Amino acid sequence: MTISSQLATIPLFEGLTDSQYDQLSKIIVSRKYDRGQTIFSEGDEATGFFVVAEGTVKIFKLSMDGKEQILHIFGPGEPFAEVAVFTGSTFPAHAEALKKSTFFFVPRKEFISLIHENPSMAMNMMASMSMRLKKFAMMIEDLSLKEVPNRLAAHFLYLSAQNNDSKEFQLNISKSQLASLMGTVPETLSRILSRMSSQNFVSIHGSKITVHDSSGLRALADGETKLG
Amino acid sequence: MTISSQLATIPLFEGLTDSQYDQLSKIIVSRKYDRGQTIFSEGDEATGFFVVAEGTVKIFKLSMDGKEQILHIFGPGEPFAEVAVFTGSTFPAHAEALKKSTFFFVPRKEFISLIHENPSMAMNMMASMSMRLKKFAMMIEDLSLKEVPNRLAAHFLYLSAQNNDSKEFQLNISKSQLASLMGTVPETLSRILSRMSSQNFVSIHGSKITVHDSSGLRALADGETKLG
DNA sequence: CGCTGCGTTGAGCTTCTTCAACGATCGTGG
DNA sequence: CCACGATCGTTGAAGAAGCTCAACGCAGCG
Repeated sequence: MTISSQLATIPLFEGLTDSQYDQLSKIIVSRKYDRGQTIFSEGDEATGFFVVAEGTVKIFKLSMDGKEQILHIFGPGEPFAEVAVFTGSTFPAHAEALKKSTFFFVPRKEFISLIHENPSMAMNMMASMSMRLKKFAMMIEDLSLKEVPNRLAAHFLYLSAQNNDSKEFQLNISKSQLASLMGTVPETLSRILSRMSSQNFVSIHGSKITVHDSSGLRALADGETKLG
Repeated sequence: MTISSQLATIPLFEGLTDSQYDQLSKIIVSRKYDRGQTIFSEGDEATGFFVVAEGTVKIFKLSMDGKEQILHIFGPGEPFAEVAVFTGSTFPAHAEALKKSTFFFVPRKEFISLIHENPSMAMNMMASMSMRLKKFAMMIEDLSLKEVPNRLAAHFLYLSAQNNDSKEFQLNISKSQLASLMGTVPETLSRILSRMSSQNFVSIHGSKITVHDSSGLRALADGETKLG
């Protein structure tokens, strides 16, 4: 598969002309990373942004004493670190490959001039940023106003929705990573999972989650009930 | 002062031609609100976004049992609820005037066509959204990885920087509102303020804050120390 | 086979919230 | 201009939620 044909499947680049795809494929660099490899660290000089071609990446913050808070986990087709294109010149968080992955690197300057020539790409970009703002607002709301079990319930419903509303799905990340995504530590997550399964909301076998009481989860997620 | 001349002072609208200002001033509606008045609620139909002309607005989320988390406080020149222009059609949070205020309402459709004709406005918009993404990322980091005293220290340093690095400044919001902005409750904030002042980091007289030990605050904000 | 990373469990502790009471302050209408 | 009520802010005591530390089982992999 050529780079140019892969680009067409990326929402951010929808609506470009063929010649623009060619142009884009000339300025884009493809980079490969192994599982666990750092893509960039907070504060690093940023000369452009990335798009996931294959694999997954986690974007995260670190506290002084090493605890991490995951901000995003991105998969194929999703751009990351675009913020660095528009504000300042350093990356605002850390990025690490969660598995063997390939990312496209898009240099800042070239991208900006492309935007100027193509309003629909600007619109795509703004739509993508808006969705992230919304997601962040939700995370802030959750962290501040909800407790861990409620956040976890919401996350399970989200994952279920991602999987065609299936009652059964796999966690695509380790439980430690899930803990970090929920803004807590592995021990707390483990205890909550066992409470959830002993109360028959879900059952857990390794990384396979089976939802038994989705309306119960919904009530939890909305903060209407508490996990006893 | 005409609307058109006010528009020129708004960063989002920088770089427009005179005729575009005229055009903009024709589609914009000016609205007045009293202190405490609701501008919109989460879930309301959104047909456009706002820019603060005068006064201040708080954007916030509410939990089931009524606790609020403030996401932003915006003053003159700052746009809000632009997210609604690009995703979905409902407001993702609540907005309320903190004092007697005037806001410009910009209808969605007209604004979008203006963007298409003017790439520099798209760039302005993306710059503004990027800054907010960065701010949100910081809030998430703080909520998840830092304790309230550390967040408060960071906020004081931020306010001090806003005031030409003056050691003395006024809180522009009530302490209850500050508590909500810090993701806590008034009681906790009050206790922390008294600890901070008894340890001579700052002194507090009403809403006037005086910083005595800015390097101490810095260490707190960066999570290097704890408030005893 | 042992090592290393992940997950689980227990115990104790810190931080923050909740509930309740009270004092201060502000704005407003009389 | 004062008095009143309402909101805001402070303080105390008790309790909940989540974190830390430590130990241990288990799996995968060299």
